[in-house]
Amino acid sequence: MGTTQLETVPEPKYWHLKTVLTEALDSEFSVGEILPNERDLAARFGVARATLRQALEQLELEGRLQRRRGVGTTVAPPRMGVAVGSEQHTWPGAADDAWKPTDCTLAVAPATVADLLETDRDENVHTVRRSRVSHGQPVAAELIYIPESSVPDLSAIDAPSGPARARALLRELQHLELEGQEQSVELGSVSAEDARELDRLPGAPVLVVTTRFYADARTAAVSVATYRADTCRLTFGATGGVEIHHDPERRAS
Amino acid sequence: MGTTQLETVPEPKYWHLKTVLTEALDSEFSVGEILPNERDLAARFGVARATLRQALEQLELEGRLQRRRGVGTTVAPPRMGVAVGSEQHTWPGAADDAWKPTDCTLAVAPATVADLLETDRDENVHTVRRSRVSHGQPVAAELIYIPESSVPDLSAIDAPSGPARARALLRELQHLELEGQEQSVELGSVSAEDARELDRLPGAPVLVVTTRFYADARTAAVSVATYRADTCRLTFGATGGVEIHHDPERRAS
DNA sequence: TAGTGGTCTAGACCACTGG
DNA sequence: CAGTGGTCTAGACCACTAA
Repeated sequence: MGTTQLETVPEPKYWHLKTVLTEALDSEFSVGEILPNERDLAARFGVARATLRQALEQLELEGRLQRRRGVGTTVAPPRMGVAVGSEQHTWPGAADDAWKPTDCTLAVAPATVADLLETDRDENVHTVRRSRVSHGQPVAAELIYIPESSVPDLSAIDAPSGPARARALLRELQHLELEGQEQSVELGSVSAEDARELDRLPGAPVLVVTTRFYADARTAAVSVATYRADTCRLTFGATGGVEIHHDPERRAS
Repeated sequence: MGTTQLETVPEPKYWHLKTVLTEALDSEFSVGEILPNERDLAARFGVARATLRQALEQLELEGRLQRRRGVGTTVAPPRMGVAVGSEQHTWPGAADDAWKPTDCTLAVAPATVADLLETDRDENVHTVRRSRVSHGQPVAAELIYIPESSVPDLSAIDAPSGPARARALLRELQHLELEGQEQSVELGSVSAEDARELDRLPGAPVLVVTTRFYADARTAAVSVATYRADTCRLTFGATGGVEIHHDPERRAS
């Protein structure tokens, strides 16, 4: 009757808010700029703070915003491209400065990893912990699981743990001939443990990259790497070649 | 004084809830089973519904739960592995039954895509729309952008749009020699348009796979594929070989 | 200490699904 | 139609950061 608008589906407020904010970010804000605080923003748009937050959460998920408790909300830079797969497959730790081994232990792996390794679920495996920094920011935390059978010559190493032993373990891996690797990417949320290392709160979204390394006609190692989903764009293939460089939106005053 | 617990960091309720629910899912529920509704669950745990929902949201993000409005919350099956990159790079549409072309148009591409294609931002490009189904479920929606210069021999095709023309366009692509491709994966939220196709509400998390196809020493096409993050695990490399098959948790009564 | 984002509550109403 | 999840409100308090 009186309605000229069909409005088949009334758009949720937070969704409309997100659209408005996205346009504002593209046109009126530049990278690093701080937004008004949530209470002010909510008042300005005439919504409850929780509703405003729902919009901000989505924008953070999309890598447009960065929020830090006690500080504020800032406009995020475009996601950085991070190479995780290359044409010429290599073992972790091979002349690869992006990663820094931090520690290693000998313990039972999670059941899912044990299945990939085709080892018994209660069998001890070496676990190397590494972290990756890019552009001065921590971007990933990784655990590499290596069955004892993959590195038989470990007698010369004394230290039971620590970065030195971690490096030695990875060095041992290089002796095996890598026959292939297989990777998968899925969405996850960061564990309390990795959260500190990635400088995020527990539960933040991450991209989990699982890599299976083949050598000697079996699975010689498995790596589970956890990348910050807000700041990273994982790149595969054609490393060294031309880089995909996104430019999410060119306008910026 | 009276406190024996140090409790350096009081764990948020929703985080603890998530842990409890995860354990319950592993031990007391089987795939497909429906959970009690949110109001009952919240009451049972003595928290507000919003808090309970925060935990459920995370579990859905991790692919453990599936929620449908008007129906209920069910235990999700393990994520399915979906191949998105292969050793032998091929053009889209090559003897590849996983995708179904649905439509195509000739229009200007988004600025970010135009940059990848190295075309002018106001230049018209062919846009082919495809959707991918796996195990009876829609898993991805894709847009393939093809500059007119990549498919010069399109005179024989009559239809200005529709699946037939889409297939013809992809067929034309096969004539070019593919020199390489480059992919990236990042987190996004599903557009209102793709949401219908993927059977999710707008804003649901998705994995966005951007592929750049090289031929003739330039970028001959760009594809932007949107995969459901809740149900998919993207696999790269070694297709046809042994499959990584996750088994998130073996126990199930 | 003042100000920020993060958590939490106890309601309310809406949109959708199925019988 | 009853029951489900999705949206929204108007508060409150907490944890953290920086001045």
